[in-house]
Amino acid sequence: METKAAKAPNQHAARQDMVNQPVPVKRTARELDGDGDEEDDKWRGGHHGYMVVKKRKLLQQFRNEAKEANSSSLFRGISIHVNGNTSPTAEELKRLMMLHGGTYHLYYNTKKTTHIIASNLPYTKIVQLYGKAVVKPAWITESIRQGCLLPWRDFELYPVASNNAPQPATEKAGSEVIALKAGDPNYVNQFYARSRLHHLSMWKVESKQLVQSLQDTSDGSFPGRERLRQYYAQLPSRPKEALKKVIMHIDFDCFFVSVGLLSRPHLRGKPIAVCHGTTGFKTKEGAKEGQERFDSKSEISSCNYEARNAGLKNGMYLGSAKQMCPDLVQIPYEFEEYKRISTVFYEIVASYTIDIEAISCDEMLVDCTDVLAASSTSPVEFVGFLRKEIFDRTGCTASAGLGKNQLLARLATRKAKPNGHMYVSDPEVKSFMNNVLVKDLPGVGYSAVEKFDKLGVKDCGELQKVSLEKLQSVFGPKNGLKFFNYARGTDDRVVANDTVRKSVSADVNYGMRMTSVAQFEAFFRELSEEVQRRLDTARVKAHLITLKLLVRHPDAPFEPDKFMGCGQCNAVNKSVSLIQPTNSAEIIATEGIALFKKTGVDVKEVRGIGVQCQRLVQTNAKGTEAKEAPKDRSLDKAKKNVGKKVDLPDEEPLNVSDETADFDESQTSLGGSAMPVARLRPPMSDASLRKTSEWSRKAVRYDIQAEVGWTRVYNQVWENLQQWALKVKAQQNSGEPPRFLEHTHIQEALPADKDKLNLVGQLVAKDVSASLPPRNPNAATKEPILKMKIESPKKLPLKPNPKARAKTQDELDPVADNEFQRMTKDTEHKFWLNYFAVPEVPSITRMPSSLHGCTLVYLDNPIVRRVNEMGGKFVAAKVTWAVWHLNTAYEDEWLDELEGAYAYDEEQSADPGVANKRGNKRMASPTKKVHKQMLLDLNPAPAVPLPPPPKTPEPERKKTSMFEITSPSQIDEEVLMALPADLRAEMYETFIAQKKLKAQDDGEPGQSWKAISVFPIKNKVEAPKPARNEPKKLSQSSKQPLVTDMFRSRKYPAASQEAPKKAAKVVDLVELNLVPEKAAEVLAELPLETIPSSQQARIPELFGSRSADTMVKRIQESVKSSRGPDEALALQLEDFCVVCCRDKKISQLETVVKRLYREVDGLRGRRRDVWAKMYEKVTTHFRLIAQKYLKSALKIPTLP
DNA sequence: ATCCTCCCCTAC
DNA sequence: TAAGGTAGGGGAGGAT
Ligand SMILES: Nc1ccn([C@H]2C[C@H](O)[C@@H](COP(=O)(O)OP(=O)(O)OP(=O)(O)O)O2)c(=O)n1
Ligand SMILES: [Mg+2]
Repeated sequence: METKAAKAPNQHAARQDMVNQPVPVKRTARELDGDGDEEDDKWRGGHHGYMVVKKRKLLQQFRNEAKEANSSSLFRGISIHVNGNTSPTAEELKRLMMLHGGTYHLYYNTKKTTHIIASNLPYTKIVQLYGKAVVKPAWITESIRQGCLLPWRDFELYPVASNNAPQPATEKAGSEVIALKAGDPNYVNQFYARSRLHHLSMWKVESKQLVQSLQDTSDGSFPGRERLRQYYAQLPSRPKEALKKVIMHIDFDCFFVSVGLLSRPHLRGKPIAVCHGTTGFKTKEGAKEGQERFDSKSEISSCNYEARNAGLKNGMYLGSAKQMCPDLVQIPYEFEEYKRISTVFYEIVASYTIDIEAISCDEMLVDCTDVLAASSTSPVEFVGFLRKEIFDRTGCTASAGLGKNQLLARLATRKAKPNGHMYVSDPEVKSFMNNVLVKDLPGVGYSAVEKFDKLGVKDCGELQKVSLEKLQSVFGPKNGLKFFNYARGTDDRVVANDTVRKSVSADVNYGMRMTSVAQFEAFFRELSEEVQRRLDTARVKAHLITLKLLVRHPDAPFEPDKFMGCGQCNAVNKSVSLIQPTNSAEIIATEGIALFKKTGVDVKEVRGIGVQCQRLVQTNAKGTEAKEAPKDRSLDKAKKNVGKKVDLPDEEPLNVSDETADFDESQTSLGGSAMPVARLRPPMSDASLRKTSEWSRKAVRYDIQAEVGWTRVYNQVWENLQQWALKVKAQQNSGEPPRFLEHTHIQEALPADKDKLNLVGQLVAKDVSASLPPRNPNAATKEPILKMKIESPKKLPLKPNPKARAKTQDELDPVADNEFQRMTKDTEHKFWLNYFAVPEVPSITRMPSSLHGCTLVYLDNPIVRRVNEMGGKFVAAKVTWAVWHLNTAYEDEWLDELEGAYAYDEEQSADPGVANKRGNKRMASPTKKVHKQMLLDLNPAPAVPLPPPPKTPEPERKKTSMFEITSPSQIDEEVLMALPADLRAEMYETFIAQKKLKAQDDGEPGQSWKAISVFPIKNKVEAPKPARNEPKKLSQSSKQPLVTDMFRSRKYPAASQEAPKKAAKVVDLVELNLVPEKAAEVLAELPLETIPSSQQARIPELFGSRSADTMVKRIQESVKSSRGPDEALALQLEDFCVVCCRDKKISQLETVVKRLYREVDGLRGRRRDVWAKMYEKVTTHFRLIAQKYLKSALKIPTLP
């Protein structure tokens, strides 16, 4: 019957099994042993364990009740589960089942429940229960009435053939489909239960574990070896082979199909494919006419060799497979059976040797050297014997390849298939390899094939002619070498099964259609629980949690061709580092959800969600294993440096107290006792701190306070230095020869005014707990708060004057001498290229790590020197960064430096983005060159005339939309379609251009927006879809774009003519993220505008309050309170506008303005008047700001 | 030179 | 309809 599966009368042939023998179709050995669920549930953990117990209890209860009833055996062997309201009621049906020998399941059990009784099902359930026996209650009542078991097919609720299940045609039903995917409380498990790739991955791990345990428990006896030896010993004399290394690769032929055929022997010889979608052979419309259907996007997991003859491949879509092979017979998955056969397979091989590396459920590598020696057999003899045993015991054929290494073994297997084996002996290697195609080499996939094509290399013979250098330049050092060796049949990998797990993850990239954040959260909790189970199974906890999102590619259609598939996507990943490793679903969920909110991704656009756990530590039951600490960061180095200045006693630092306690002066080195205050950093075990970043933040605060203490020490050192210098002067005056030949720097270093000697730490201490000032309190004064000049020690270090007399005992002053040496030591300019600043602005730079923890006096590094040489004014320095003013007079020189710093090999850096196998392009990663351009862009081009600002008169806008486009997906489809095509195209382009720009702009080191990459879909046989939209430039249509003018400005806004020449680059503000107080101080020093937007997000203390979200909240609060509009809010709004305009974050501004508009518009009476006035004022300012920064008019609606 | 982080690629 | 998961190798580019 299966041959005709595709034809109309038997279209659900695959369900025939079910007709005669409802679920469960097959009893596996495990099931027969007992409760088939048990193992799963043990594995799944507590909650499920509970469910099992509960299910069993209910069953027991049911049986007890049944005993009492007056029973018939009408429903023997039938187990029902009632879904939803029925008539008669579930209770009544239960009673009827009891009476007539059936079983009633309160919970649906996939394996044991044979029929589901329902009168009505939501669409979601229909999809879930697709292919299951869903029957109307009348089946029960009628059967009882007629006294015999009627065929349940006659009572099927939604017979597949007639296709009369409710279709989600209406919008309402459509929303139910969406709810299914995200909202179904069991979606994760539902999905995994059906996912072949999930099973494959799990089985791989389990196979590895099986091998591991076989290795661990092996007593060195191998029953198979003896049989093998005896079998061949009785044969007539055979040529003896020299002992040498032999590796075998063995792999079942079309595994899933072979297993599937065990119970379908009549199908042998026909083209078969294993895949989902039992009714995928007909279109809905075509069902009646019995037309073939060729557009199924169900993936073929495995197809047999008959099917492969027609050109089919594993992984192909069913639809296209049917086109190539119309006779294809489709059989369903039988996951448990695959697993069972796999285990037998491993056990068989393990009876010969345990030198096994598990590759997958149907595939392994075996080092045969020992078996062959022990059994005195040749490779071919062994493999023949083994393959026969495998076939005898599993009923499936496996093919094998043997050779002196893994590569040859693998390649030989491919040649040997199906149902064969092949041994590549050493002399044959050369000729064997010459004919191997490069695409057949392991590790060569879509991308490598592209590269080989470019090289014009097809087979290994040609590959051998390519030089190692060339290969390495194309594939990288390791892969280049690998392919170089592979071409010659060389491979030095050894068979090894044991590896340490480095990550644990769970992804679902199918069926994700969510409409609310709540749905996301619900789903993510489920996923987190799954991950917890996996972590627990692996006995690990993780320090690093990563949220992996697939977001619909802006160019991709909302719904891809593949039903509920993810389509083309961008990958967005974000991670948190946790101080304590965790396995808690709760924590993972909380952090993951927080990460999701941080990404700002629209839930509706999410097509895939994953959680990955890394930096694992073992949680051995036995183990009080030393746990791996989170990564040491610069702070710890800073602390080390601090410790170096003055020897810290070994005891704990003094004055360990709470965070806010003031620094105790009496404890400082020179004020009171010998040592400065230092507080313990918060212990990593502090339960109130979860994220590493939180800990760092706190630790830095402590460090700063410690540094305040150190300041005193340094001051004293400085005093000493002065004294020492004075002595030198006195000495000079006395006519004695100077101690050093060069000493002018000492004289200049003597500050006329000791007050100038100040340290950031002192300032910071004042404000440690003060909140951020909303505006710069020092904005009026141009003077830096701190000034210090340190003369460059020139190029040459000081040389001791040989003529100088030795120091007297009195003059010996080790501390001062040390510091003097330190200050005058010549240092190479080796950090220079990495750290730079742009003229005329206070600039912040990160100090080399060697200087972390050092305070001002010690900043004798090339950067500081350079700054001073250039006439810059040193402003301040703190743990890891420094601030200074630079002089524009040196602009050219600075630019040269920049050029030099970024001299870059054009050839190499050209990264136009790489097309992946789906025809998508990934963005070129921002290179140094791009970075440099960004920097140069910051420098205002001298007299390049700006384009005249566009005319301001607003065209009449329709409807309530104030800012027309934020995303094409947000536009009402109808409205969109009503627009002229070219206008639509233009809008789309603009939007995409903006997106891309934003994606580049937002590059945060360490954060995932940096790379917008296209989700790699595995190599499809199908040709990649034609590129949907070429990245062609905007249509030059003279038509007025619908998009607002704000979107026109793509460039960094040039400063207006009258503004002073100003530009800034914050090279690395990462430390600011850790030091809110510092941020405040820097804010006071730096005009807000000088901090690039790309950095702002990293300083939430500074800019967080200016995020659109916060602004919206403030607006709401303010409007809600009975007070009138306050000045502070207006100022904040203006600041916000400045930042938004400057950073092209117009959509943020849009959000805020929209909210303000709506809030104000919602008011009535006097309050409305007051607020309307404020609205008008603020928006007027907005327009002015936009005019200044964007050179373009901002269209903001006025209140009616 | 060697590390680290964030990806891409590959295999089943 | 359809169930496009998962772990590890390694490259690019930056920091040390
Ligand atoms: N894209 C793929 C590739 C494989 N598999 C599953 C089904 C296969 O039966 C099993 C083993 O994979 P193989 O690569 O070994 O392929 P087969 O065993 O099917 O064929 P053969 O080994 O004969 O080439 O993994 C899958 O689901 N999807
Ligand atoms: Mg196979």
